[in-house]
Amino acid sequence: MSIDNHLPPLNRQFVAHFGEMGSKWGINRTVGQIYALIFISPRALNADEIAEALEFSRSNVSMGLKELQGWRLVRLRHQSGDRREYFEAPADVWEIFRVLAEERRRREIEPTLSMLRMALLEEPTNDAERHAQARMRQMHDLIDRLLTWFDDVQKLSNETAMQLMGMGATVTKVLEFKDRMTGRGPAKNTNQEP
Amino acid sequence: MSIDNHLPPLNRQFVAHFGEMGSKWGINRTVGQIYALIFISPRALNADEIAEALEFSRSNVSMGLKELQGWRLVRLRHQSGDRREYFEAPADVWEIFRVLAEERRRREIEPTLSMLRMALLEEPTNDAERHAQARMRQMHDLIDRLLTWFDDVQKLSNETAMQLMGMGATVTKVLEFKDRMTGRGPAKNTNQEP
DNA sequence: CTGAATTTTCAGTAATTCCTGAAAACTCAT
DNA sequence: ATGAGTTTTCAGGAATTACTGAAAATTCAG
Repeated sequence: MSIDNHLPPLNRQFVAHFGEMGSKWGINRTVGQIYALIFISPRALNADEIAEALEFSRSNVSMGLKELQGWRLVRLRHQSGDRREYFEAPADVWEIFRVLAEERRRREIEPTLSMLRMALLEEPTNDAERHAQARMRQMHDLIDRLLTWFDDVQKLSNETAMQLMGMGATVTKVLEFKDRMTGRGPAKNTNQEP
Repeated sequence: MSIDNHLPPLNRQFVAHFGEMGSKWGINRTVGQIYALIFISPRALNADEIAEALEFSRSNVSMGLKELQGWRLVRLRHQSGDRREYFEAPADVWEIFRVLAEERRRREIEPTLSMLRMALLEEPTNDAERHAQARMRQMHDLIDRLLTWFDDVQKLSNETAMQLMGMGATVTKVLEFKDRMTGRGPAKNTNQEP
């Protein structure tokens, strides 16, 4: 049971931690461990290696890898001369973060934003609905602003990293970004309850 | 079963959505619904009102409120002349976001950061450990930088919101922040694998 | 103090989620 | 085409998490 003894202590500890945190992250224990194992591995791993290292059933590993692919956290790679599928995590941790943020946004934020947009189109029929709608508008505008802001930061980060522009343009962008973040920018809807 | 019919449709829909999203957010269905109900309510609610509106058992509501208090998402308020405890959500959605971000950081990020720090102090004894440690260092530095960055944004936001300084100081801060964000700043440890 | 009002605890059950082994499906070299 | 190698599916059981009612604990007015 638990982590296999072929893994050296340091690796074992890391994998175990990801297992424990798994539930808090919204993935389950085994998926967390599979990801951790792949993340610290110096080379791509196949499902059998993972199943053996973690002592999970082969089918559990298969499902876990499916989920990690759904999250775009592991990528499939074929080794020449081997029919098995090998999995690896991107080497660049910033890319990992970016993908994770995108996926969380898509799964955990966008649905709520859609629901709020729908609800804001309704005509309230009494005070309870009127107040509820006002609160929903506040929530909607906050989320909307945070998403825009995050987009800007990402864009800014990319541009800067690419070192493609002079400082002047950057300062302008940074300040636009700051305005939007602090609520002075062209937000879509800031009506308050009447 | 499900949501009570006293709630108007708009409110009902919002509460139901939070219930469904609950699992994705790392809280459970009933806790999500309780929070949603409190969030859109024009006044503080007591546990009995919540239990009746959502048709949960009184004890379930009690546990849910306990959890929401643990997250600092609802605050307790006493109405004069009433012994019961009333709960409300802050009116300012930015404050809600701030608290949520803090709590998630404390619960979902800090433990991993500690684990990584510990692991980085160990002396690797073979190549597998050496490579694992290098990956952990990348992850540690990324998280560390993101946290610093988030702190800066928050500080910046507060300062700006308070409108306490002239533009010059802000630009300086924004640029320092940008440098840190994009990795040119005094980050704590950026060693790569030898 | 007393006891009514209120909240909390907790053991038991219900519901959900996770994991496995066996079988089916797929893939590709021959 | 065949079949060995590999991955996926899925029904059932195991484990975990959520929810309830009853009882205990707490609070406070009188």
